[in-house]
Amino acid sequence: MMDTRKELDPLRRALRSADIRMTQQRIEVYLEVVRSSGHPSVAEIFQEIRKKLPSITLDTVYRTLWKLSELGLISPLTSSGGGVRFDPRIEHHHHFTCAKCSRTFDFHSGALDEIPIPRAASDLGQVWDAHMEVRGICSACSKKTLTEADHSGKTKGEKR
Amino acid sequence: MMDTRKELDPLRRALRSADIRMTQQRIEVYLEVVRSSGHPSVAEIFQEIRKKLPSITLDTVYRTLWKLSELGLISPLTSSGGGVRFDPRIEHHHHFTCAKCSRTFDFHSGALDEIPIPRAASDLGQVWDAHMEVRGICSACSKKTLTEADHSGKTKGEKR
DNA sequence: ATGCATGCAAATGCTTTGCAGCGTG
DNA sequence: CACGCTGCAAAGCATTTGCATGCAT
Repeated sequence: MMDTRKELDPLRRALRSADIRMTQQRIEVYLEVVRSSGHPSVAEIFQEIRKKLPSITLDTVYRTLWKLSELGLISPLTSSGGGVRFDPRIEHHHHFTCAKCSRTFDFHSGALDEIPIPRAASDLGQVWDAHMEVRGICSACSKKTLTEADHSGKTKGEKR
Repeated sequence: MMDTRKELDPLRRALRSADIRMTQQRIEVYLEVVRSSGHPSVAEIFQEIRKKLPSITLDTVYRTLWKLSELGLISPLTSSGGGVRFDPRIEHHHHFTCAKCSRTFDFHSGALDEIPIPRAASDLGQVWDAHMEVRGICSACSKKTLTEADHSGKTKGEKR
């Protein structure tokens, strides 16, 4: 079963150089994450792929996701909040993570993309990529806190 | 029970401004993470605190860690690899995470520390802090791969 | 006093693992 | 044709939740 879509070239290259087989499942998992706009959870990826490949199981999805991560094709997202999420890693982008609701938003910055990798980092190993990770409180949570303060006079946390 | 150690000032300030009580448990969890050198797991934190406060339970440690995260005193680490880990967030430092063994190493860089937060990020919410996240293969894993290649002619993965 | 926070214990998910059969290279 | 990969099912942990009691304010 030979899939020749150009879209699969990065996957093909990575699998070949690691001497790993190219299966239908790996193709679909790869496409699902790479095409995704947000940061899909494992369950979301699983459900979506099932439409194309009904026989696939959750454990295969996990195995595949970690494998693709090891190969550098995708990357697990900054944690917290019920289960891993994955990032397509298609192009340079950075993250803003809310300390209250723990959602992660992407943002772009030409200035950041130009920054060279510090020597201190490359001394630790072979560098594949780098991005900035910003923490704070997202707009939605800021508003919510203010609103609650109006009602009760107190600041309350969210569900996590 | 009033603890007046200066070391606790940041905790005291944060709890007070959020109108949250200062308990023995919160003090110990805070100290344990802030004093830690590496990136302690929840289990490690728990076991350590038990020495000082034998009655504490794991669920309290979890609740406390998330609370301290919401307050910005500590932060959950970039995911992957059996359970959350926490970072003291004491001073500016950056992360190198290995895609194979998923360990995270700290590094410092004056150049990176001086970079201003991009507008694109501050537009998303209130920014507390930022750091660079580098991904790649750590030296140990690089060597391991080479060694295995010598023996078998193949590249093999690690446990995760 | 007045609730918020903790302990306790059980429930809930998320993630992994062992194995036999299937499909890729 | 051999061996890696998947599907299946069950085990293993990490993390959370409901409640009654204790403690900080």
